[in-house]
Amino acid sequence: MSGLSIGQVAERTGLSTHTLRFYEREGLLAQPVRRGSAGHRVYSEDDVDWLGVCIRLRASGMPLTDIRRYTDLVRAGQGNEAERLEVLRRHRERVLAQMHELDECLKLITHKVGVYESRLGLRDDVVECVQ
Amino acid sequence: MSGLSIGQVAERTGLSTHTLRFYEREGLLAQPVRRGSAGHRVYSEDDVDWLGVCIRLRASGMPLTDIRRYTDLVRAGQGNEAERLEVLRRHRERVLAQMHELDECLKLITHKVGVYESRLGLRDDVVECVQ
DNA sequence: GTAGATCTTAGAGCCGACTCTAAGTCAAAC
DNA sequence: GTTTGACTTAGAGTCGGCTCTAAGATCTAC
Repeated sequence: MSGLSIGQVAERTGLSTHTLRFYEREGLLAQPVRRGSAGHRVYSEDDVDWLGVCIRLRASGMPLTDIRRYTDLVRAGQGNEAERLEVLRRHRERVLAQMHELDECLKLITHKVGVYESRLGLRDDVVECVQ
Repeated sequence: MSGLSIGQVAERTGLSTHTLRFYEREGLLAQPVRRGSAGHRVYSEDDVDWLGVCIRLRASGMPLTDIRRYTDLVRAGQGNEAERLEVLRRHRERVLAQMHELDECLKLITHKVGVYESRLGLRDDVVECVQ
């Protein structure tokens, strides 16, 4: 129905128009974007939804090549569900590993924050720390 | 005591010797690395510990410039604890935001994994999904 | 009908973080 | 005493992911 211009989609997604065109060139869109009167891109709600998925995948560290691979599978249609599942599972593992790493980092930082708060008298308890 | 060669430190930290020299040039080391007989780097345990911190900070997405800034503060010695605290707190916020983002992503992926497992008959319950 | 905004393309440029190359030094092993 | 291999330097190259430029077409409002 609606039909959004690239500018509107940029607004909604937070991606720049440059990046939207770039993602399209990179084959990240599940369907080819419709074109309007003057060859201008006309995005559907589905396009925007799909971009939302891509943005989430990117934000969680999936490289563009992997997103393209997944997109290709989706575009190819039924019959490759096992492959899609494989891609998703692999990424889920990476995300979990990343979360674990972040958790470790958070511990370290929180410890150091505590140390400096103590040193600055922002805390009552005093902890010792190497650095 | 010990005194490790760049190769040994590479082995221990998982960083390449190239990267170790690069980090040093970038000012990421709290103390200047000692040099041995032929001008070869001789790392102390403290150096390796500090590198460990840098690696954690990098792994959690802190840019090298920020790590350098923090390192500069540490190297400058006492008196700038408030600034160090500020750097750490800011990074902690970023890490928390990142964890939240990863969590959202994980939900999405887990949902999709569930969908494909259903489609492939790896599950009993069937869920519907747009893509 | 013209000014200004928004779009089109192909392709160049940029940035962060490495990663590698080339040319050379040095110590230890054979 | 020469080969091997780990080291040294400065600086160039690579890669992913944008980000921007230039030149031009088109729509919208006045």
